Amino acid sequence: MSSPEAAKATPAQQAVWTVVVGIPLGQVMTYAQVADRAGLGRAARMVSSALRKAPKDMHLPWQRVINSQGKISFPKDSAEYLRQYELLCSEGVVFIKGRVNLDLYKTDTAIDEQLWSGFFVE
DNA sequence: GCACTGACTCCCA
DNA sequence: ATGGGAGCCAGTG
Repeated sequence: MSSPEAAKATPAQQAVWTVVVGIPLGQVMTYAQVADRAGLGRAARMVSSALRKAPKDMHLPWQRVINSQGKISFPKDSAEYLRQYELLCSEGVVFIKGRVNLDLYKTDTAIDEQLWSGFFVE
């Protein structure tokens, strides 16, 4: 985040960007997962807002963020939908009837969290 | 400080 | 499966 735009961003937005940048190639995260991991609780909408405002030179893998239904949050006939779909396909993400199997594509970090929570039972 | 908005979610008919 | 409605939390004017 070296661009002037990024410097003006709020902590919440920067947190979102940090999380999104960390999504491994070929995997996806839901808005809710990103929000939670960014310390925003249920502010899933913040994630979309942050992605929209992210400067282009940041090379943010925004396409790896989809909604909780495993679908792209754009109208299926929009240019943005197609763009995101193409990008994900090129990364190896498989769509079945317009949806991604979230059980298969949840990120490694998400899996780590599950394992760790298992070791440190509260 | 208030009201409105949203690339969201959850729940229920 | 699917559409509608209320809830949520920050950002923005």
